[in-house]
Amino acid sequence: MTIKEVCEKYDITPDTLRYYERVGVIPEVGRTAGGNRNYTDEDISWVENAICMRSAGVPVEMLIEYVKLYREGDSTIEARKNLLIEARVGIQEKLNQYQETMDKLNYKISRYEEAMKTGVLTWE
Amino acid sequence: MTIKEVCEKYDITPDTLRYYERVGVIPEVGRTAGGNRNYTDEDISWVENAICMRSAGVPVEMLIEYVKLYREGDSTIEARKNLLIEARVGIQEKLNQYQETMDKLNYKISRYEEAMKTGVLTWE
DNA sequence: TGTTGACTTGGAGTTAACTCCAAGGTGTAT
DNA sequence: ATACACCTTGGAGTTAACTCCAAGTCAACA
Repeated sequence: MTIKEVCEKYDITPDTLRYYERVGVIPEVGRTAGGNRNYTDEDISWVENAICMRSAGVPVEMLIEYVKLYREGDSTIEARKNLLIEARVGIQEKLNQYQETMDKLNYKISRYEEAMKTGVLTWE
Repeated sequence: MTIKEVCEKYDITPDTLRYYERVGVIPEVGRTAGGNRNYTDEDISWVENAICMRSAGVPVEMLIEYVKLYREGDSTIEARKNLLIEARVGIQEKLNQYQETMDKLNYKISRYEEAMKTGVLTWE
């Protein structure tokens, strides 16, 4: 699969994909005889994973660390698991915070709707 | 309330608080005779709101717009409500995305746990 | 009255995560 | 064989949201 095809599949730019590879968010991708990137199914699953984790705010730094451990082999399984657990803690905290803000926002919006219906402003 | 007290109350730095005021994330805060910031209860509720919204990723730009509309008075009530709804859409999308990533992460971690118990690696 | 510590301002610097660019190579349809 | 779109690299530039700094003011205490 060419870089363009991967980009279209995941709605991402070639620059981002090259950046991910350069810094190590995904392992190195093989090249064609001409030197162009040629993504295998395995490469693509790394890309998919990176996009998923990034979309939940997992830092690039953490993904780099994971790939680094992965390349070191089976001895790093526990370290990798711990990294995933660390990522999970961060995501859970964000989920809680976002939900809390969501609740406040819903309350605020309901007050605006009330004010607009009655024409009476009773706050701030 | 002094800037220091507000900072301690919300675990935030004075620089951030001054930055919020400078760019308009919160309305201007009154000063003492000596020129120091003196936060009223109303100022504090603006600060609290800003921190809450920012912690859910609502862009600074949007908070500035909200404060700007607020200062224009009652004629902007509908616009303000629409801004809040826009913020809510963004937060809901993040919540969905984070939950999806959480599910994938839980699955991944469970596979690691399985691998560590059985000593058998069956993937990647 | 002098020193200490917290405050003020405008402006510059930092960080993460891209995003863009120049100079050049590749590949395929005419 | 020659456009033309697409690819490569290293490196520079951008953006959002802070974060830090210098130079100066102010308040309280020895």
